[in-house]
Amino acid sequence: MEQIRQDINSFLVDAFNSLLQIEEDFLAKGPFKNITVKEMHLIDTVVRLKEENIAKRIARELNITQSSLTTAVATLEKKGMLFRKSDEKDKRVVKIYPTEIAMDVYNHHKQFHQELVDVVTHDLSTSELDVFVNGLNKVRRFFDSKK
Amino acid sequence: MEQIRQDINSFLVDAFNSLLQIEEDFLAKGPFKNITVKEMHLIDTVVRLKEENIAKRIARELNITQSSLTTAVATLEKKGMLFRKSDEKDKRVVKIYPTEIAMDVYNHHKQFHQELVDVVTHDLSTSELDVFVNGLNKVRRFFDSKK
DNA sequence: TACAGATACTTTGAAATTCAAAATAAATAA
DNA sequence: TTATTTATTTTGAATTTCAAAGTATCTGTA
Repeated sequence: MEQIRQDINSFLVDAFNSLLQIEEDFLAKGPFKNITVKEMHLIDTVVRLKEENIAKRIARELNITQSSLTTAVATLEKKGMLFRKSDEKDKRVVKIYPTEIAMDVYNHHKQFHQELVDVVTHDLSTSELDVFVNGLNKVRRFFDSKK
Repeated sequence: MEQIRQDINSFLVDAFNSLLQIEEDFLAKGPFKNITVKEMHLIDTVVRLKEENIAKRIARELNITQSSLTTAVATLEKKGMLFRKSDEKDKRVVKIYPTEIAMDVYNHHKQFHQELVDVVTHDLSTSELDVFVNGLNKVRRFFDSKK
């Protein structure tokens, strides 16, 4: 049992800590070199939120202030990855959209995650996967309860 | 199956992304408020490496340059958390040690991880835990293979 | 309708973090 | 002994982030 506890904890310490680094390397080796991991996560959030691509919502999602988001978006605007458009109904609101290039970047990044999911799902049986996902969801709920 | 893939991926996206934020909150609520998550991880690394607490080694472990480490250690030195001592045998080498206060901080942070491990281990059977840890180790090996 | 306050975002200025390159000091090899 | 390598620190610049102030727009209420 102690070994299992160790394994889980060291996963949380080591693997979590190195994920960002690995994503950075993946980006560095890929075709879109002028993008940092943080910028990648901004693009990812913009794409995933779809119709909810409102500045305030995105900032909350990324746990940064609105002013930080403004500068981050401005940087990606210069790189031709994002553009702004103020909402028709409420002109205070700014919506943020990905360009086609950003969608290419997004899809490339998605591959990384797909590959990762493949590794896990590949040689676990359906019932084993159930157990695994169940465990992950426990971790996630623990996180949510701490928020 | 698609739901399972989704669950695993969204765990990786959401939970991973929010871990740092949650640790930050945990620190903010705790008794050591003048410590950031990055500083916490530096202390954690110094403690865990024990006899290998050599500047160069620590920098590698944290994926930062030596010059960044120098400034980070200087900051925590001012806060009374770490101190340096040059190696007796090789005076170029700097070893980094935690103070007692740093050990208190370390143990407090450790609680967070223990709590997390408890949540997972609490209501899974031994065989279920085997499956879960097996899955985690697959993810970890995938990470290692990408390094 | 008017207008006070709330809301969404941007700008500004400052602090913190990080790194590459140069500098320092010590060890090792030739 | 001297050149080279190694470990760390210093310096200077770039980047990121934020709080506070500023701008524009909307909403509730008299």
